[in-house]
Amino acid sequence: MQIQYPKGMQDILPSQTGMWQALEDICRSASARYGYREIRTPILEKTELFVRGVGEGTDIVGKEMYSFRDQGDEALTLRPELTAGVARAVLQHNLMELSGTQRLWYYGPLFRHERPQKGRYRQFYQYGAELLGSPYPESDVEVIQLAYDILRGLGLSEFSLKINTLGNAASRQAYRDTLVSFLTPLADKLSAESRNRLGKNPLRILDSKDPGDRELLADVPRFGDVLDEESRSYFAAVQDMLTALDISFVVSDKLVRGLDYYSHTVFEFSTDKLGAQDALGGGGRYDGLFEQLGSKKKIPGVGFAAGVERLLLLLQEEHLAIGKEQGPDFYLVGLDDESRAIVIKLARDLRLAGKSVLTDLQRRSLKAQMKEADKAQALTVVIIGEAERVAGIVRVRNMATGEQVEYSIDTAAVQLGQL
RNA sequence: GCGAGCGUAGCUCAGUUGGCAGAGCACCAGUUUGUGGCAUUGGGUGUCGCGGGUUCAAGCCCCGUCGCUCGCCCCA
Repeated sequence: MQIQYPKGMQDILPSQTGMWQALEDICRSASARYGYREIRTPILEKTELFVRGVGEGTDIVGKEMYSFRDQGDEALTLRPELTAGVARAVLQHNLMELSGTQRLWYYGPLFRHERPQKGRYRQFYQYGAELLGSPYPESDVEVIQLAYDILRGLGLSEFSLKINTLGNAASRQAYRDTLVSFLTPLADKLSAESRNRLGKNPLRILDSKDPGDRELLADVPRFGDVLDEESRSYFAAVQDMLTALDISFVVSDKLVRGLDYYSHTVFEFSTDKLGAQDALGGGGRYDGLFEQLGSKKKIPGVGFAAGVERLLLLLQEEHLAIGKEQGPDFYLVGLDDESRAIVIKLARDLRLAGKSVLTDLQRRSLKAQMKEADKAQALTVVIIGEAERVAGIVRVRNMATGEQVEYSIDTAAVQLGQL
């Protein structure tokens, strides 16, 4: 059997890279408009970073990481998400000493060992942004707005924004306790999965799709009931600003998000066009992350990440094309050895003048080369054969109109360079 | 980790009760002695995923195996 890529990986072929690059460009320029700067961190990090940063109780750390020990017996992991690595880099280089606010964006591949399916890969790409240093709701809104701009910038419309609050640390702990004492007596009725979560990550039980669980959860205490005043007004401020910016959203108290480090605002952009994997991107505030990573200072942060493959899938679903391929400026046809020598020089001159030039390398017939030029969508074809050499000219054909003119062979490079 | 479906040409797929491996698109060459698209003629480019079994005969039936896809779970 032919060697194939590992399960859940994929090749991005030349016919698709235009689309990928266009998406990257849109992310880049949106980031720049908001004053975010790119950060690149290693694809490989110490395993401990994710265990501490993402949380041991999470599925990501519990069962999805590509972890191994290298030749020096160091425990390493292919990054399953990017926020932890960015936070690590910020601490390692004391970036917060440079400025009270850091606006960062990133783009790159992540790895999670899950069963692949539509919109879910073991190596997948995320664009994301992190806003560090501000504890105020306007920063949550800035990040949501950036994400929203990118989705709209791509031309997407078939998505919705869900938001929720997890409250401040005190509220979250209080709710966690309330939830655990409510659910513990019911433990033997819960699904195995949820029972397991009761000790490790009880908030995620709210998310359960198990019908039995859903019934038990019908009269679970509401998060809103235990939110303190600070948490309440914080969330209200976020909603007010989103409304003022005409960004529509729905509040969903089932939105909990998988990672340990979130607090206050969490949000998710989702679509109903992609089947089971409906989350396009999401994020939230994570005021506790840096302390979990050993920072002595409190560094508040808010961030989001979007799944590139899912955005591209949705673009196709909505029949939106980005990054269309463009043909070369010129296709140079040479019909015999001497003509081909002229073609090689002319191609060089045109390329030096900044033109894109394609030539035939199969020594094929005029007709075959014309077909090739047409397929490549060349704007102009230049033909040189024995007859042209004898006459001291080249034939220049406009492929859109079919018009054909003659240039002197000596001035052709200059004249063509001006087209 | 669990469940279901599918593997036949470069792509999308058809292939009857087991009887010479097919279509469309793509590709190549010609019709046009040196001119693309349109039209037309010709060309099959194949380890029927792989290994075994049944049979005179297997793409088709049986067993195993690998791969892919979709769903559960979880997430982007």
